[in-house]
Amino acid sequence: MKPRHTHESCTPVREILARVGDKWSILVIMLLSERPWRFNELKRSIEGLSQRMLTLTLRNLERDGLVTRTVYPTVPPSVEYALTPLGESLCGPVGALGRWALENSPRIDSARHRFDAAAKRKR
Amino acid sequence: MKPRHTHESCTPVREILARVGDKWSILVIMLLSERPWRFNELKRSIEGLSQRMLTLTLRNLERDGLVTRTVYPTVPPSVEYALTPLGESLCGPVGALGRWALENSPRIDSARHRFDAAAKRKR
DNA sequence: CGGTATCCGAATAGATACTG
DNA sequence: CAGTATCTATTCGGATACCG
Repeated sequence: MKPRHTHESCTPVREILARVGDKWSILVIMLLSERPWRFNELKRSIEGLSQRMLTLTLRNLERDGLVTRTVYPTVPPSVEYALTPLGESLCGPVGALGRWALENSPRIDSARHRFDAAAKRKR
Repeated sequence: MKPRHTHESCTPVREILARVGDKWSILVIMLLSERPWRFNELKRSIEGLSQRMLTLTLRNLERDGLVTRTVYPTVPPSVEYALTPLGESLCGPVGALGRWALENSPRIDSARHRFDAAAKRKR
């Protein structure tokens, strides 16, 4: 069952990574992995995230079946977002990548500095 | 050592995911995980990838210390790209996410269809 | 062969104003 | 509170032309 890295098998992977790699999805998923959150609660917790982008991010996550949106018919209305089982199952692999990123971000940082310094010297 | 999902700890994760989640990086990394490749070899192997984008993708990967670029002073010149140890170590977590994506892409697909169908009914 | 430089249209994302 | 609608600034990506 050796998985060859064919072009085709990468397409869904790329789609997932594109979703999860966009500017805000991961942050939202990480927060939702703790407990359900309300809309403005998420907005307040993620600095720099505009209302528009939060809406779009949540819609996409909902569309992909990773997040549920529950409206409570209170006045004023409150809407709660939570991970689906599918969304929760994503936290494992994403967590692994996250740990890799945390562990290696110093290495990446210094690689960038070396690269930029070398590029500068060439000008 | 319980890792809290603070905002700050997510930033490097997001950067990695943004790099790896862009349109072509994963495809390039997957190919390079097999063996070193030359520039035009990569270009031919990835359908729809323009020369410009391949160059940019490779530069970014090189800058992050994930890929090496080796120029052989032949005529005509040949340039070989390969993964660094850091790049190879990324293949583990990315592979895990990839397997998740492959396993769950049917679920995501059907979630999308359900969502789109529901949205359509509302119009 | 393996790029760089430039132009231009398309897609994104932020700010702002308005609404049930 | 939780959005939608609209406008605009920026970014991104493809096409093309040129170079060592």
